[in-house]
Amino acid sequence: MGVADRFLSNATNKIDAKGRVSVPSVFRSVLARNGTQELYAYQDFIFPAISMAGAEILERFERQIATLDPFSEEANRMSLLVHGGGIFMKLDAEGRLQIPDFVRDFTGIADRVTFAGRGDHFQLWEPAAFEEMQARARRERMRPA
Amino acid sequence: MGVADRFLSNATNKIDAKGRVSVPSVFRSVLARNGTQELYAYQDFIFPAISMAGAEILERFERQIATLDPFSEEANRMSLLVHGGGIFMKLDAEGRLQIPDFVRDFTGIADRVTFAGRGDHFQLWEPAAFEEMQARARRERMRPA
DNA sequence: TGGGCATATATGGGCGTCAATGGGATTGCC
DNA sequence: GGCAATCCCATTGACGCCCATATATGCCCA
Repeated sequence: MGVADRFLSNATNKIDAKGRVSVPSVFRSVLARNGTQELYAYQDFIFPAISMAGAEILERFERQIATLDPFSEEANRMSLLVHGGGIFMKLDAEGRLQIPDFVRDFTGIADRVTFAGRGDHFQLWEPAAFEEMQARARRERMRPA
Repeated sequence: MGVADRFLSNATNKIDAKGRVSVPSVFRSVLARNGTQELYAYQDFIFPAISMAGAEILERFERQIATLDPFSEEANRMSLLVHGGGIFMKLDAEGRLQIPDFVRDFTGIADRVTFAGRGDHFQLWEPAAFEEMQARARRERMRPA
């Protein structure tokens, strides 16, 4: 993976009257370079954010689930999140995406979206929540484990 | 690493009307010698300064993250800082870089930037903050821990 | 050693291109 | 038929790319 092939930095864009937001062009470039057509979106396991990536990440999750006892609670929980909580999305010709209600509900996003790079994927945050979480991460970073 | 291959000394340059600053040529020489094309910038973990270096440092961070459980809070916090809070920047033909808003917010930089060498990387400071921090470092240098 | 010239550095600004956004028109679906 | 999603086009502001200029720096030679 080249250096420019990861999702890096963050940017905040406006949701228009029709419920669309532009995905930052830096991120769109990465998607194009990876040949990603369809985006898989799911509720993040840790943060109040929506994570997005190409479909390969879904396959990764499925492999992980496959390593578990299929009748275990763990496997069921995981599948519920990954399959039940995930959705495919695609960009329009201008590189925008529609923000569905479940995204607003889960993240608190209202009229602006912060796109945050996470290396192999990126996330959609409510701007203030992102700020706050980042500040907290900085504070807690060096705590003893 | 030869002696001339590290970032040494400091210099203060002006931000122009378009929000650009020249990177001191001593630093640009080091970058050229190391073959660094793309710069990775992140909010320093200790000081109110932006640290910049080649992409190796990002890879170092990522290796560190990779040692953690990918679903742990620790790993996610770290990635939020390293990926979400970092950015690739590149110099224009004249060796200048654009100062984005997050740099101003984090450092207090307004119209002038102090570039401070730190050996394997360099930093962007608000001039007065740098002075003060350096004075303090000098005072406290030999204090018992 | 000092003056003067050559060059590089820091800075300023024009201009074209692209990204982000807004909005009309058309299509598909309930 | 009405609502919403999609397609298409327009606008504006930011950014990248280019060239210009002044000042500082080093260099050469007397």
